[in-house]
Amino acid sequence: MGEVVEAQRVQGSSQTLIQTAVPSVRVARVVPDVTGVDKIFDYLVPEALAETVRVGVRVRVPLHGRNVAGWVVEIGEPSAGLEVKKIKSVIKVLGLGATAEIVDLAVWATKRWAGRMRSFISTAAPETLINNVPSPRYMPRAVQYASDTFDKVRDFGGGLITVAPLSNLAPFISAVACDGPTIVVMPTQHRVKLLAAALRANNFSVAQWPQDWALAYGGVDVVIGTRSAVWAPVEKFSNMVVVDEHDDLLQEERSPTWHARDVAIERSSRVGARCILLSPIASLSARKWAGDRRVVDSQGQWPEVLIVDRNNDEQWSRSLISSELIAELRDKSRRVVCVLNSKGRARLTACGSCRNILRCEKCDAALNQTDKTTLDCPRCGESRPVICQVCGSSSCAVLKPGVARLREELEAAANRSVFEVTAATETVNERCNVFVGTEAVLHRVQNADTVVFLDIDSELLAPRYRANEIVATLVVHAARLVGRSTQSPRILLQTHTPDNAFLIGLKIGDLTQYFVSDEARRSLLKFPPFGSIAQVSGKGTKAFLDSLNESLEFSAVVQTMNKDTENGLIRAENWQQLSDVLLSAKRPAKSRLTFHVDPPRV
DNA sequence: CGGACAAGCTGA
DNA sequence: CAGCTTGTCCGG
Repeated sequence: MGEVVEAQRVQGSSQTLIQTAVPSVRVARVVPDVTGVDKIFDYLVPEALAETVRVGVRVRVPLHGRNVAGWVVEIGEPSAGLEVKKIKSVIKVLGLGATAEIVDLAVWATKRWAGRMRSFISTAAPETLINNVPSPRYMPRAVQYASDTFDKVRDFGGGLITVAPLSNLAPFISAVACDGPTIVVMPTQHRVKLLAAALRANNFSVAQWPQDWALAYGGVDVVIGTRSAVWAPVEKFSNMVVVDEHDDLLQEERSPTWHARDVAIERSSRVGARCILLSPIASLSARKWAGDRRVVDSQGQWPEVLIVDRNNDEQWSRSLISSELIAELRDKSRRVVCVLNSKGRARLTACGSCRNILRCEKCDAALNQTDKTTLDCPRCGESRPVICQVCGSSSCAVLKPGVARLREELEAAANRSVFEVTAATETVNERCNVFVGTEAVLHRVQNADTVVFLDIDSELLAPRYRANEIVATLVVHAARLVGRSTQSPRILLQTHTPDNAFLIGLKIGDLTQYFVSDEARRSLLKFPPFGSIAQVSGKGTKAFLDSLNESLEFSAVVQTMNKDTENGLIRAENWQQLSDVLLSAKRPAKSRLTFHVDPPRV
């Protein structure tokens, strides 16, 4: 083989017309499925595999003395500067992976989120080896489902639909699926199951992603799954629907921090499909993308939202238990869920006699109180009994209560038993009618009449540029939880800032005013989508940011901020500029940098 | 990632 | 300078 290739090269270099007639060497470019190797390698395609080695398939290739699996991302001529006789051959084709369309999309995503090719392709590829897929299962339908809302958004060629938290999705998705193959992306597996069942009952062929990978690849009416379903390699689709677009579960929190909404928008526009975003409180990114292509769905409604002004109630102003909350608790016919995002008994405790904050003796972090007698350090894990490190007193004052402490207070105020729920709780006692817990309580309790956010400020005023979107996610969850209540469903938001435009918007059921102010604020601060941010972490961060600052080329387009030696921020006008910098700037020796581009929390 | 290889360190 | 450790780079 080597000799033949050599002969071709000699001919090729002689300047004759034969040059164009010489058959070129075909190679498969392969991304190895190996951690830490972020490169693309060339391999010869043996004659016997010429038919089966296609873009997207999983192959076995030799790499550095061992055989590894990888994905073909391109078929082409050998890369420049590579000696043909040194190129090794593909060993075998292992199975299906992505499609050419997905590989292209992955190339875009590696730039958009400064990520690795491998992580995107493995999201699209099956977990087990799959060689055969069933034939397409597009179903003929007796009933044609219709929806005015879909008709409108179809006229727009896709767009944003404002829906009530409780509206039934099945009729709408059925109408969409009548128009052509559809991919549906939702935040949680639970809702995926429910919707999949409803669609099957309407006689659609449905593939649940990623369990039904082969079925999806073969072709069905609806592919439905959580965020990774936007990567489903399907031959054709006419509609891509993102449900609950505001939900932060649609974004991967590890690097690369890709967002299903952005992938859906890009992918749909590449193949000429419609992208349809659904949300009761759409994110700014979605609103900006949609522009005037917006439809308000009229079915379903919001529960009553009440703002409880913690400043008014003097007697209780320091407590989280307001008189409005007590009224809810005392009405024994109501099932009440209380949400507070801090675990344990107390997050911040001071000495009862000398008023010093109780701190860790080793690392000086403020200690959490887990039960009546123990203090734990959230930083180094050290624990000690409740004793002040300054004066030795064992009395303490809770400055910021946690869920465990609150449970006791609520029980006293309600005069009925209160069940505590955190992410670690195994079984929820459904016989109880009052619950208190962290965010997890919204997912774990079946239904309720009232949901109370004891301290919505801790979320709303958190130092995150998307704090409002995270609050939106919580409030929509709460609305669903109280949705089936027959006795006036209600959400209580306890706050010190009752004038907050977002809270008022929720109360009056019209967020227009908030949307205007939010857009103005973010565009002023150049937060996404009006700019792009990367969080940089890992060894060499400081040196990397310093070198960007000093470089003539990059300091003009980015602004860098250093929090400490291993953490920093980079801002740019848009993601294209940011990714240019992240991918092309020289990295310091020995550095191990991680980028979180436009992350959910900064 | 994991092996190869180069540069640095030690002890006789 | 052999023999060992440590660090960096490369893989098609």
